[in-house]
Amino acid sequence: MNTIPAGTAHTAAKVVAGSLERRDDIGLGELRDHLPMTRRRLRPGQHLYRSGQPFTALFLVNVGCLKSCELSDDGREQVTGFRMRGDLVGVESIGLPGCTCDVVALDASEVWELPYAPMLSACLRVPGLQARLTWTLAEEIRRDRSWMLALGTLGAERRVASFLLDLADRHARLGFSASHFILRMNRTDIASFLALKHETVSRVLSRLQERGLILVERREMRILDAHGLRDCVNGDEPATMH
Amino acid sequence: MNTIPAGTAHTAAKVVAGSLERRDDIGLGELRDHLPMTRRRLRPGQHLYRSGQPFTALFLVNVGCLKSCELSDDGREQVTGFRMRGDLVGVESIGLPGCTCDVVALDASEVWELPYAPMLSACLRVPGLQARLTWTLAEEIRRDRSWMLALGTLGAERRVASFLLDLADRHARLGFSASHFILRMNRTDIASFLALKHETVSRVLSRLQERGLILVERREMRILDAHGLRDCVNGDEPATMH
DNA sequence: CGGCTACTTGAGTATTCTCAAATTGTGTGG
DNA sequence: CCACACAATTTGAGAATACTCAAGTAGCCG
Repeated sequence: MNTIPAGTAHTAAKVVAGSLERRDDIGLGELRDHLPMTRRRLRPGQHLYRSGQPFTALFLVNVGCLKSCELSDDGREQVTGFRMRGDLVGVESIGLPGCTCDVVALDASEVWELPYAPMLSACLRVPGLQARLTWTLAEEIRRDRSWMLALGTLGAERRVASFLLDLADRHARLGFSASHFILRMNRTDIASFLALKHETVSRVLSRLQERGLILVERREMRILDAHGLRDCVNGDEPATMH
Repeated sequence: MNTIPAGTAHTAAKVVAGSLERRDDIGLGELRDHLPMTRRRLRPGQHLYRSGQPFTALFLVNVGCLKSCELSDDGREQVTGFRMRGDLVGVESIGLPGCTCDVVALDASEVWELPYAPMLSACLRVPGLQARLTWTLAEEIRRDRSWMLALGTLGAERRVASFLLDLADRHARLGFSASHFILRMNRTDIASFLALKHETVSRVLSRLQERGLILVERREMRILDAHGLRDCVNGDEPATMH
């Protein structure tokens, strides 16, 4: 009944490998030949690491989906991103003794652990690796800045539309359908990421559905009119029917 | 009349140099010995670079204050940060052909231009430089994430209070007074950075002043009660007088 | 002294949040 | 397999917050 590719992602392996290696001399996936990499599996809800734990490694997501949550001393909490296959997790803790955020699996997931100290020295031996790591960090900064722009300039509806298009795009890059996928995160996580409340997210999704832009039922999402969603992000009024 | 250290920052040079070099084997300031560095001066309002210009170099701020602005294709604009002495500017464009944002001097400023290609190869020769660069990028990510947390979880008043404390802290690290300084940016820039409107920022500042937490007149800022501001950020109600 | 921009303040509006309730799906134990 | 508890989601109504529009003030520069 459910034709959506599940977490295993076997069919997408080639596409993903291509995108991982397209940029620069070496892909992070090739590190196997230069580093001791261990595989780690996570159940849904399980923490990859918690704030305060010693920082020793980066993680390359192979399968599944994880969220990273920023935490403040006074108990506030904010989802800062969702990580999928090909994403490097843990960069925010580089150079610190301990991790600065929580990372939690939303799905059955699998990551490769890349011990950081060996990785740094490998950068000196392996040509292109250093540039690749630096590029990945810069890319992370660009992603964060891009969301700061969205959160600072868009209202609730446009934020959600933007989020859906981003998800669709990332799914497409991984070789999955951009128009039909399963949301791995609940409404509260989406809301936190978008700096909204879960009720607002729910209402916006209902409204987008009423307009025929999407079809959503719980976690199952269909993008019916990506162009219309893009218009929505750009602030164009939906054409009035008559 | 004005006893605040101005842009020249001569008195703080030693302190700053210390903080620049404290972390890791080499400070970015020592790059002079390994790279062709050229100095560049900027007048207030002048662009260091614009979105779309070819990316060739990073910049180390020596004097003054700059803002970076993220831009979207449809004309939206968001200040993503303010950069002061010791900050590395341009990291968001690493690995791309062109710059992805605008950087504008708010003040008479001076930066050192670090050509990126020579810098990358210097990373292979100069021990510790690579780790230092990576650390700086990670620090940038942490700064962004920290603001994402603030913007996502705090109301207008607490955001502004948080912003003022951050400014005070950065001033202190540079050897300036944490309790008395000049805001280099106008209300609109502060508002954009905090995802608010300038009227809201203005109102909040007035309110904080009424409560005796700050004393503000245009760009001149005095922090009268840093502890009270901290309480404000943490959501504690101000003690009711009777 | 204009003319300008930056800033402040007020009043009414719009959006989002809060609180509450109803619904639905899920997993567990009987 | 069913009953139940529980978590996630949806929806409504009213409240709170921040925004928009507007007016007025104040410093700055030529």
